[in-house]
Amino acid sequence: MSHLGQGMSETANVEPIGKREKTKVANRQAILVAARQVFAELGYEAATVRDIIRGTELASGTFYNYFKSKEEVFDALADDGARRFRPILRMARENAKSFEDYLHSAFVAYMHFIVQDNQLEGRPIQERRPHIIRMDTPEMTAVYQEVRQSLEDAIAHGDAPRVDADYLACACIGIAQEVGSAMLRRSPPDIDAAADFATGLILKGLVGAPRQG
Amino acid sequence: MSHLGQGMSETANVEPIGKREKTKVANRQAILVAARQVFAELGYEAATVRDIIRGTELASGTFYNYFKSKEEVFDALADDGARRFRPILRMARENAKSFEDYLHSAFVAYMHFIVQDNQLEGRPIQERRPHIIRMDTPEMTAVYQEVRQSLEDAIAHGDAPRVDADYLACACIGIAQEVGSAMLRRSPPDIDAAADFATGLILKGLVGAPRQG
DNA sequence: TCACAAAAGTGACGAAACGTCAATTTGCAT
DNA sequence: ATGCAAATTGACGTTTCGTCACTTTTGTGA
Repeated sequence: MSHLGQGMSETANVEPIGKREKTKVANRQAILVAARQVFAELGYEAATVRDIIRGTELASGTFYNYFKSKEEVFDALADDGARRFRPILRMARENAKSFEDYLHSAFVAYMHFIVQDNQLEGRPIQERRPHIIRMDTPEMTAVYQEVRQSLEDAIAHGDAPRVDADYLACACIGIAQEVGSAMLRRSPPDIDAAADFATGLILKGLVGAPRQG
Repeated sequence: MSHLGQGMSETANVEPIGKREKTKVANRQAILVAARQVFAELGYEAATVRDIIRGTELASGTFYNYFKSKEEVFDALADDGARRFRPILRMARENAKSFEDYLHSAFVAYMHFIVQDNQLEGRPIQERRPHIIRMDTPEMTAVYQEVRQSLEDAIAHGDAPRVDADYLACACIGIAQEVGSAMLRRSPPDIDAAADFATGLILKGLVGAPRQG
């Protein structure tokens, strides 16, 4: 591998990645970006594969080299979201000083994440389609597993009572999603307030949730 | 109205409802039933309007007299579900002896409801599509309002601390949905265990949730 | 009872979107 | 440079869509 590119006259191949793969990821990304835009503008149902591909430099046939359908594109978008969120969640876990701290920072991280994610959409942020599609992509399952593992660890360490970790993980996720959505509907969204509420509710229930209606 | 049908030879028009309206609701219902079946068998994405109408005695054009698209059919299915659930929830509220009782019976009612609802689908219950689509139909919003109202009442009566009722309602709904889904994945689904978990979590947080991993 | 108007159903048709594929272009290695 | 494999392209046949002129059904009042 020491003589790579030695006889070439004008190739500037310093990177370990070939152009082949580079355009491949670029095209995939272009499709995902265009799709996010189109879904935001037309709504998922009304959007067509052609609408998406029109948002790129690619030809219609090329779409099918990357995705089977617009459904698969949507899944990929969600999956990417989860993939971006996972390391954030992991950091929250590793940096946490206590169980309460972990919970709170995880909720803050999630709330922060969805606020950012919803800001970058096309203009009509508020007139979002009423449909919220949630699904189980590999990365989303991984997020669930990570949450559950953290909770099981906390239980094992005696930081939390011996409750059903599966149900508890689901409850945390459900609270994050629903309270998160409610937070987004308010302006401005108060990340800390939402995270405080969720953390207090999990830790002490109604008694522990922040006051003020 | 005392001489209704007096001169007729073979009409048995005792009902106050005309045939017009009767076939109308029957057709609508037929479409919904067929749609539920088709969505379960093919998945929402793969299903076409023609697939749905093929499950009825109606012609393709007739579909559009009732719904604008398959999306609208899906919404109607969800809306009907919420409409069926609402009186159940109301009864839980009216019969409740205490706030704890209300919460618990509401969770039981929800868990019971989704177990029933998911039993009546076509054969492939387990191989359900990974997509779970949730949306805000009028009836669903009404359910949310009802939950929130109950919680606000409880707060006003001093049965619950003065927390953010909107967030609390969302949290309850999120927990119900996610823990409910997790319950459905288990066999057999234990309605009481799931409801106990949710109730305990809301009331006292982790401390109040039932033990046993 | 009958005729007639309004309402609902029907299915064929043009338009739109889909997914494929043979031809072409691009990237990589010899 | 040259050849091969991989990727792109867009035209094409297919499928689904949504409409609409026409038929059938229902309600009504003479």
